[in-house]
Amino acid sequence: MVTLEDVAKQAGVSLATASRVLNGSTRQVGAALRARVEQAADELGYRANIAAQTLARGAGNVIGIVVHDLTDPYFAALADGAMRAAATQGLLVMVGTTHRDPEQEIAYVATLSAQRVRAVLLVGSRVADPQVTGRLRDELARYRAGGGRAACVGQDLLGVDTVAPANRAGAAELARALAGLGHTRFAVLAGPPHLVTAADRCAGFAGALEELGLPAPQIVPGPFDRDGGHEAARRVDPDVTCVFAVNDVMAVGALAAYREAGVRVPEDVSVAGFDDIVTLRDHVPALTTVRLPLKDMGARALELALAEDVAPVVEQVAGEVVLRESVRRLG
Amino acid sequence: MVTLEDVAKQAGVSLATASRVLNGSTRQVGAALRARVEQAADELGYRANIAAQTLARGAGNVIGIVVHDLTDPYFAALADGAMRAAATQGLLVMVGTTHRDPEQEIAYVATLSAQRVRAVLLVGSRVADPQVTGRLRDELARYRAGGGRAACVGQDLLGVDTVAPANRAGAAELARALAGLGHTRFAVLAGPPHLVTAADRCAGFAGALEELGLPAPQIVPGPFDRDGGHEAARRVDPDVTCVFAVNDVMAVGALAAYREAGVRVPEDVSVAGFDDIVTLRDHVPALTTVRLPLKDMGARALELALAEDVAPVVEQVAGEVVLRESVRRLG
DNA sequence: GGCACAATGGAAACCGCTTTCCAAGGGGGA
DNA sequence: TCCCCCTTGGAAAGCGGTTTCCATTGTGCC
Repeated sequence: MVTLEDVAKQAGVSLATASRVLNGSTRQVGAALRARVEQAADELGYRANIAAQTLARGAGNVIGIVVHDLTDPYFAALADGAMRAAATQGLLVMVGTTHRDPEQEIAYVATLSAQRVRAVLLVGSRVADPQVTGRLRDELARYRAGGGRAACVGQDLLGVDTVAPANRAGAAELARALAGLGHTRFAVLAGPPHLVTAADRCAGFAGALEELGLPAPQIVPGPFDRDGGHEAARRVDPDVTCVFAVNDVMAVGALAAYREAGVRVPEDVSVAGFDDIVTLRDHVPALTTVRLPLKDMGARALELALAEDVAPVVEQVAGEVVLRESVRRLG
Repeated sequence: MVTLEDVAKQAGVSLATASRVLNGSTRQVGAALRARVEQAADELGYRANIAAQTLARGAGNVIGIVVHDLTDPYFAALADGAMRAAATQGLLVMVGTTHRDPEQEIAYVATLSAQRVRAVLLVGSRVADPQVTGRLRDELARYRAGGGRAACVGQDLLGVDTVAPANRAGAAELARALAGLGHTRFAVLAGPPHLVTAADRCAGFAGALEELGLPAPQIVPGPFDRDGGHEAARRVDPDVTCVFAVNDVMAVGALAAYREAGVRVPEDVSVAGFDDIVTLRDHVPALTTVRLPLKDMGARALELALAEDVAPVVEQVAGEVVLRESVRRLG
């Protein structure tokens, strides 16, 4: 590959001058030389070696994003938001998918840290295991000690800037809205108990029901994805009139399960989700959910990560209950 | 950040030895020193600086993948397939989204090339503009001249390894299948005319109809995304009995448009798509489509890119027509 | 016991670029 | 006209690793 030295030689200038012309610098270079360098670079098809630049400058122009599952619209939206924000700053994005394995998440932080990325974004729920979280914290701390920046979308458990959706509050508000429709027998497709997001939403929902003096909902655990919702829906008690899936993809799975079983939604059972992923608009019946501004959250997380803050800032993001056809008024 | 030199000092060995212990080498290091180095690295929390490694080794462990839109399930599936394949090889992935701007695609190739990524994957349709394609080819050629590898999912227009879905053949077969159901008046939600994938599918479909002696379909151009399908569906002539959207997300948009307009699918109009994106299973009515093994294609493209081939290899991928409820037999 | 050779450790060159530090040239003010 | 300061170009020292090339030591064999 053609190097800066080749360009400098061809232009008959020093390495320093070539560097100043081509790769940005505070220093001025005379018009004549500048033109010669640019022409030489063009003729030779020079492309700066970013690895070398990164090494010399001590900081690169790439950021890392770690998500659980890129094919899940929730993560896709978050990642897209972050990537758009990154693009406006001239940053490249390295994406890692953990496929929901917390160990993978730690490994990615280590790898991204080794890459000396400018910032890493951890997108997605934490797990309840303090041991795992501890190791992740350690890895992050080491990375940040070396000047790295980090932010997280999810729970404020890592000691870094965090965009934290109000999972409990959102779920509670949803519960009140559904109860307001006359429902009393609920089930929660609760996801995995150790997933903090899932647990929070479940707890928020159940807590609100309790405050209203309603019976405790049936808790149906399962995976946090579409198939998890599909499968969990089939374990719901027959007397339940309203099912809350702790995220939209699970709710979509549940809708499918009901459709297959010939159970009508919302006539026979009401269904609600959480997140308001964009693809919901194409599902029938339209799904009641709690809207989260996913793209903005992703973008915001990147901003936070890049900002020069002293102490980690935690930003709460409220969810907004959106009632749609998948729930009906009872009685 | 702690450097290899710190580790070497702490362990009381040379830089060379430390490097050999920690970052892999053909050379053996005695057990005693090896242990000392490992302990030192562990105590200090050493993480190799990949930028430096990349520079010294002349090749990094990152691949680049450029997609049009990561929130589109089609690209998400392809990217996920490629990322899984990359992970098994210990490669990291840098993702760029062009948001369907061909210039962005060229820019990303330049940037990734500057990053000295091991390989770049261009995922998604080419555009018909020979000028743009030419510039992209140039950029790719330069990258490959420097030892970079490249592959493409889409049309074989770039002179690189290509995984090429059989768009024309798939669409043609779909047309025959639909005609076999008794339809004669077709419309094609054709996407943008300059998008080769869209144009090929459209041409394949229309060509098959012509061979069957059926009237030419109504061609309705528009954007290649869900909203494009939604909008295009409303411009379809009333006498059309069967609508082919050149990709699934457009078909999903069309289904939504019909639902909103009170047009029943398939009773009033049949609808078919292309790709068989995984999310289809949750739409009603279930969409007839042409199945493409998206994840495999992504993985395969990565393999091709990494393989040591002399001449670019082009691999055709056949599509399989999948008839589902969204189409009905006529008469 | 002596020698060739394999195994192992270290010094130093190098990867490609940035940036400090100098040197030299040029312009403006006194 | 002289001096000082501001510009501009270049030499060279890193950035943090890898790897070649030696030097040294230990081993097997005659």
